[in-house]
Parts: sequence; C-alpha cells; structure tokens
Amino acid sequence: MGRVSQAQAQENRKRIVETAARLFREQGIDGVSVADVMAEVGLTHGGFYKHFASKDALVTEAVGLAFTQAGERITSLDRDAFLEAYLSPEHRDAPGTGCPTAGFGGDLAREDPDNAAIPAYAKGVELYARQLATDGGEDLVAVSTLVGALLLARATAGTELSDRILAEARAALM
Amino acid sequence: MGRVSQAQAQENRKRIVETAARLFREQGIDGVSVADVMAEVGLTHGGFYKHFASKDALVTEAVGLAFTQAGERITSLDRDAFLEAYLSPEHRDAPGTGCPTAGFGGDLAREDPDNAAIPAYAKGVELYARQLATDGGEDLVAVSTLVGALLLARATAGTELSDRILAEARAALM
DNA sequence: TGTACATCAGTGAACGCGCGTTCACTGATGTAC
DNA sequence: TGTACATCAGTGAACGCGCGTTCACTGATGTAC
Repeated sequence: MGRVSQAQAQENRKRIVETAARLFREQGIDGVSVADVMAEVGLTHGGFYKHFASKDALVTEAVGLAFTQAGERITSLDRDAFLEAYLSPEHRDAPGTGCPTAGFGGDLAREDPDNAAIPAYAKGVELYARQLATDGGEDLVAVSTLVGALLLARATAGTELSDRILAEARAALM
Repeated sequence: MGRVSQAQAQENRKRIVETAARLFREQGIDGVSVADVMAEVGLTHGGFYKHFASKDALVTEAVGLAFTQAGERITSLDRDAFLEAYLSPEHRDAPGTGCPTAGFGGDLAREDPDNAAIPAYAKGVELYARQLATDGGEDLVAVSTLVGALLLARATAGTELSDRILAEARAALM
C-alpha cells in the first residue's frame, strides 16, 4: 500500500491511540508490543514511527485519552450510579474500557515522577476525587477505596473473595 | 566453581527467593529477569534451573514468602501503629520490602485465576482484612482503602497530591 | 482542467538486544567400601 | 580412617524468540504550473 490521504492518516493515528488505550489496560503496558497494537488496528508495525517518536510517546497519549474518555463518562452519572457501575463484576472483568486509574496504576506506580504520563494520571485522580466528594471538595479516601477494591477484586477474580470485596465496598460507600 | 555443599545450596536457594520477593515488588515481575535475580544473589543465571522449574515457579514462591514475612510484621503491631507505618511516605518509597498486596497487585490483577500465585495473594488479603477489623471479622473495605491509597501515592510520587492521599487515608482510618 | 513531479503513509525485511531456557562441562561434595 | 567414584550446584556459551526501532522501497495523494 502506498500513500494514504491525510484524513485517512489522521483516522489511523486516532485508532492507534484508542486501541493502545484499551490493550494497555487489558494486558499491561509491557504486555503489549507496538506490533500488537498495529496489528489490532489492521496495519503493519513499520508505519508506527510515522505517527509517534517512540512507544513511550504512545503510552503518554493513550493514558491521556483513557482519562479524557473516563472523565466524560463519570460526569454523566450521579454519584450512586457511578459507584454501582464502578464496583460491578462487569467493570472488574472489562479492564480495557474501564477505570484508567486502576488500569494503569500498577504500571505507573513504578515509573519515575518525571514520566510524561504522570500529570494526566494525577489530574485523573483529582477528577475522580471531585466527582465522589459530597461537599464540593475532593474525596481522595473514596477514590483510594474504589481503586483498591477494583484492584483486589481483579487480582482475586474467580474466587468467592472477589465478589465480596466489591459488595462490601459498595455497601460502605453508598 | 564446582559443586557446593547441600547446606550452601539450600542457603543459595533461599536467597534467590528472598531477592526475587524484593526485586519483583520494586520493578515488577516482568521488569526483573532471572539473570537479574541471580546476579543480585552473586551467582550466574545458568544454575537457576537447578533450583526452580521456571521463572513462574519462582514468582509463586516469592509471592508466598513476601506474604509470610508481611504477616509476621503485621501481627506484631497494633492497629494504629500498623496504619501509621502503612500510610507513611517511607512505605510508599520502599516497595521492595513493603506490602505485597500493593506490590504484586498490579501484576497479578492481569493473571488468570488459575495462576499458582493467586491463592497466596487471596490469603494475604484476608489476613490484612482480619488484622484491620475491630470486631473480629474481616474489614475488606479498609484493606481496599489502604492498598488503593498506597498505589495512588506511588503512581503520583513526587507531586503534592501523593502526600495528601496518604494523610487523608490515615485521618479516615485512625 | 490536465499534466508532471514531489511528498509521505504504509510495507516488510532487518538491526541489535535482552529474555527464558538448555546444555556440555567443571570440580568440590557426598558416599560406598 | 582412607581411597575411589558417583553426584550435582554452579558456570558460561548458546538456543530460539519477541522486543523497540530503523530503513529502503512503494505508489497513491497532494501540489505547482
């Protein structure tokens, strides 16, 4: 295939970021290769560097996109509907389209503070905290409980404990 | 170097597991190679397979050891002293010797339910939950809050938000 | 509007590298007599 | 207690493989006239 229209190229670039945002949350950043992402989009891996300087640059954009999308969904729900959805088995079992704070947390917890993806992550945490506060401030404790419960439920998925973690967190926060 | 005494071999094996339990928490399971672990112990990588069938087998033992060690430390502290230590900047900055639930959570959340390390992980979560309960039961919500706060504090390390997460979780739980 | 040429998104082979794992070998340890 | 031999923990080179990245090439797109 030769050159592609500018509109098509922009569309391809957008799909690379969207696909990466999903795959990175599903399988971890280290668990997904550039070739994996490109193949999922339907392209070959060589063209990746026409769009991005490095895999790290894609990670930064993918984290940013995931939080932007999550922000839109969050602000469209009231507090109880949000908690219900967040602490559901469906959310536990669909990390690819789920909370980026939980989905990227395990990977970003080991990154340097100067990693380019960190600012988007920190802003995302504060967005969640504002959405959960009932007094107009930030409820960082509620975010911690949500993210922790989701992480533990995922790590123990398939055991009776997993559902219990979600149910008890829901009971405590609602 | 030729053969080594059985006592020395057992000692070496023990040090491989201890070192792995630390390095895996510091840099992630995928971020540490078999050669990294062996070099840190002071051996060459070839001999690894005299002790373990695979890297996965080492992961299972390392997770088990980390929870055993954590369990001993937890039960020697009262609830408030434990919370104080858990939600401290020192714990945030020393993942290698810190909570295995947080340290391995990001990696194990993406593993199959039949992964051999999961049972030790689930048992560890329940140990934390019993230790935190004030009524003799299990406080899974408090564990979720603790692990979530530590994960978020680590991912945002270096920002003002990080210390705030730890402080607010401490205030809420104590 | 039509033609000539420059651009550049995408292709696919190749790069150096580190991974988990294997293997022939070494030589001190453990054991049989 | 001493000797002869088997065992096996550790060594270091090598395996196939997948990674991130580079590069010469292709040919449709975009542009200049």
